[in-house]
Amino acid sequence: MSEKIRVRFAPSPTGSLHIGGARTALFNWLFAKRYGGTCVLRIEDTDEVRSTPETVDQILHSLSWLGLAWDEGPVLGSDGTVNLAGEGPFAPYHQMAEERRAHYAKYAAQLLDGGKAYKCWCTKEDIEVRRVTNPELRGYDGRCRRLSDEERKKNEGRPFSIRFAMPFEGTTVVEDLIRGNVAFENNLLQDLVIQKTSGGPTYNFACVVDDHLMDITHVIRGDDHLSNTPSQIRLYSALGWEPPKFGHLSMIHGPDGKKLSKRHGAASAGEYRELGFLPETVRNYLALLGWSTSDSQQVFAEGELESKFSIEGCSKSPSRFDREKLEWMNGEYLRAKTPEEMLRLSRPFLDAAQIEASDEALLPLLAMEREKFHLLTDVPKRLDFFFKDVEYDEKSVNKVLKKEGVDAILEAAAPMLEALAEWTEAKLEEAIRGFATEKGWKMGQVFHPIRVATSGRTDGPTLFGMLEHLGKDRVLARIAEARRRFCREGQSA
RNA sequence: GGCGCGUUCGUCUAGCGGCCUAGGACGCUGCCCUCUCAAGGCAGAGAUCACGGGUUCAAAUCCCGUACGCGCCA
Repeated sequence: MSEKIRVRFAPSPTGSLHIGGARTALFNWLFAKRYGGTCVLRIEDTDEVRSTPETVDQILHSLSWLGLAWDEGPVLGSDGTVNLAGEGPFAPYHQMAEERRAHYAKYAAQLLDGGKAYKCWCTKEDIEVRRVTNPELRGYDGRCRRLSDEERKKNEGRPFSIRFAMPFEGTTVVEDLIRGNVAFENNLLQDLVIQKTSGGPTYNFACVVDDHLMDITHVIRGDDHLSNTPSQIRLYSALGWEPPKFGHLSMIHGPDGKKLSKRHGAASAGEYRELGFLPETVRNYLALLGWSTSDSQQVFAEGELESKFSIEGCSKSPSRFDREKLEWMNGEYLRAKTPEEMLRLSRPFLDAAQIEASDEALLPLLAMEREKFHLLTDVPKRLDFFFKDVEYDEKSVNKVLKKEGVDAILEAAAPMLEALAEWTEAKLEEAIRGFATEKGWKMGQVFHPIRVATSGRTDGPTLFGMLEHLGKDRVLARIAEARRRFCREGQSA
């Protein structure tokens, strides 16, 4: 195809970027990257949902966090302010803008003049009454389309909407890139309102006008729009325009198979950032929801999604959002990070957990625990006892410290540790193993109590490395504290 | 209600008429490694390919119908 590809992502500014919206944005972006096209971001605020700088700001931030850069559309200034109109040859990129509204009115008038649309004086109430009294009626009965000139004249001056006159015969075929040809009977298409009584355009009309004026070549969107597509195609044709190519993506559902919503936990892309997910994880995971390669590849290196994405790989059936797989994938990406990268990424989460620690202190710990993190929020969770007072986990204490004979082991271990001249991982291992052997205790009998006494938990880093980083003073103090608090038996008051 | 879309392990999916005794991934179970937790390795359970009819020498794959789910319009 010789024409330059232009795709768009057109969210409604109803708040933060929904997971489904993020997926649509991602697929458009991947499509553009794959074929060297241009990405346009357009805010769809026709339905009296005013876009505010705040809502656009949220959407822009989420897209930018996900690493999806748009070539044209509203932009976020370096000072944090939003330029709603946006940058690019077709600005402004939101429909409530005066310049855009003038276009919609112009083309609606053109259709009206050409006899392809007509004025409708029926009110919402009229239509509702007719619907209730005549249950056979499917939608609008088209009565204003059949009005005589005389009757029309009588109505002039009263508020009206403009309806598009759908053909009565034939079929309209949507040649969908993902679902193949889908045919719709024209006589079942409603005479849809293109201009409301208020003078503003309806969604379906504004969408068509904008996509045409912005030279959009491919419309990739959720399949909730598939049923609107034949009507849109009729509009293109009535305006004498070539419609873009369409591709309708299957929807994303929650774990229960119902539409994904707040009930299912985090529903907006931004929330995943706060939960400790990496943008590359969310991108990779979302890509796999509705798209796959023929070898079912799971994890993609940087740049690989862009080079492998294809519209043919898109699936027709809906998918469910699986948080467990998302977490696994995040672990995969986290494990691939260097300690330095981990440090930079986890800083905000350490700060939030009020853990103050120097880079020098953190780096070896991050290296030591590197393969254990699934979320960035796991970093403060796993490292807190290196920087704050130990919080003894009740289960761990009961299981290990309150066992008979443990106090004697800790009592004997303390002076042995105190006497250690060199406090290094290797020396600690040598000394503690030697100590256990000498006393006739099994390794685990000694290791576990020391672990729980010094970290407060049964799971943690490798014991000797942990002790080294904790330092002799803290290790001895914690052993003493643990004995005092949990090992009453065997104590001689 | 009308129209449209969809239906392969619990979940994401591969599959585009013979390579399928249906492959991979998450999760799950067991074993190995091992100072715990992970990670890793290995093994395993798990799908009568929604159901019923056709077409064909041969169907998860093509056609028709039914059911269920979802969407749009009302």
